[in-house]
Amino acid sequence: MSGTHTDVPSVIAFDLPLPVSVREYESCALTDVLRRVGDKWSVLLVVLLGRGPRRFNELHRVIDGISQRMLTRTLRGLERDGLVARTVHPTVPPSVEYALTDLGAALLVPLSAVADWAVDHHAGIESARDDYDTAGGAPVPAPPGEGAAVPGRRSPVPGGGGPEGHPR
Amino acid sequence: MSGTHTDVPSVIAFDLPLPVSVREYESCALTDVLRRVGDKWSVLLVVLLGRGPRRFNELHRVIDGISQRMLTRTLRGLERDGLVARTVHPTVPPSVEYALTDLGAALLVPLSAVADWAVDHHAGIESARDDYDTAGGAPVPAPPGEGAAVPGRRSPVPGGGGPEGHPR
DNA sequence: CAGTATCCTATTTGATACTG
DNA sequence: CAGTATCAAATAGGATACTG
Repeated sequence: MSGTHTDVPSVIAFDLPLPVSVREYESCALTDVLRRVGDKWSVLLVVLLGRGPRRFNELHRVIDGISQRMLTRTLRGLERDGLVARTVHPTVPPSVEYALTDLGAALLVPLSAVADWAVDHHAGIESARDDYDTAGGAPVPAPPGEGAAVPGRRSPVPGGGGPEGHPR
Repeated sequence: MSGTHTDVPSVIAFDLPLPVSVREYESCALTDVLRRVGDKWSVLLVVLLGRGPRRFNELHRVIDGISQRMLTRTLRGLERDGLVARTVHPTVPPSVEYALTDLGAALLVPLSAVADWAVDHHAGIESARDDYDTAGGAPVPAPPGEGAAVPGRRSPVPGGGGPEGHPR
């Protein structure tokens, strides 16, 4: 474990004012982008459209798990934020094409950084999860029935240097 | 608007298999990381802890808008995923210190890429939003009462090249 | 084809009160 | 101090049926 703070060359590192008010936090650019992209389908659509324009049902077919409702809603959200362009071709029946805008295509770049990090460290995350879960994730709220219910839990801290009074 | 796909040097660009099944999508590393980080408080905590270890109430004070419940839950989630380490000092009253692990500190790097992109393009997103909203965001579902209700909407496509039958 | 409309469930977040 | 427990509200997401 490090514990010591790393120097990150970014907007993130410099002096973010403390305390952080909810107002500024919610109007923060990073927060906003992460929430845009943190929903269930947006990134997948951006990545897919990164390979070229697609029509509505083409996306619907190719994604499989998505509902029509969510496909529409997600595309609308991306369109609203200027990441995707929607073009209606006046044929009958209508044909609607979705494509990334320049803004949307640009988003693929930082997204790629996250993606690369994710594949590199996903195993670490999953094993951390397993450790946490098997070592006793739940606070053991008195399991009903038999005894001996997961004795050890989080940070036993055996070195009992008795009470010294608390700092500050 | 581009429309033509960009070449992104990443895990994202190469052949993601189509159609995408829900299973593989939900077990995807990128998806997983984005959902971890796409919630309301995780990133803020990671960034804050990037500046050094903090105690529970220290974080609570400094964040302001967060409830005790969400602070606990978010920290637990980060701890479970191995991004944050929790250390209990056996004093009385107890003192608990949270710090980024190496994994958590490493996350700051790709996060910075997103943050930088976000501040660079946030204005573009917001103006796109404004355009979309003022140009008529809602489908105008027959506004009750007076007439002349927001005439123009999305992509009028005036060049009416009549029906040509649909492709494919 | 490309949606809308409606209904319903699950998850997330917050507010409040209590505790070792 | 550092939580947990409980309740309530908001939001996200899905299933299904209908439409220009």
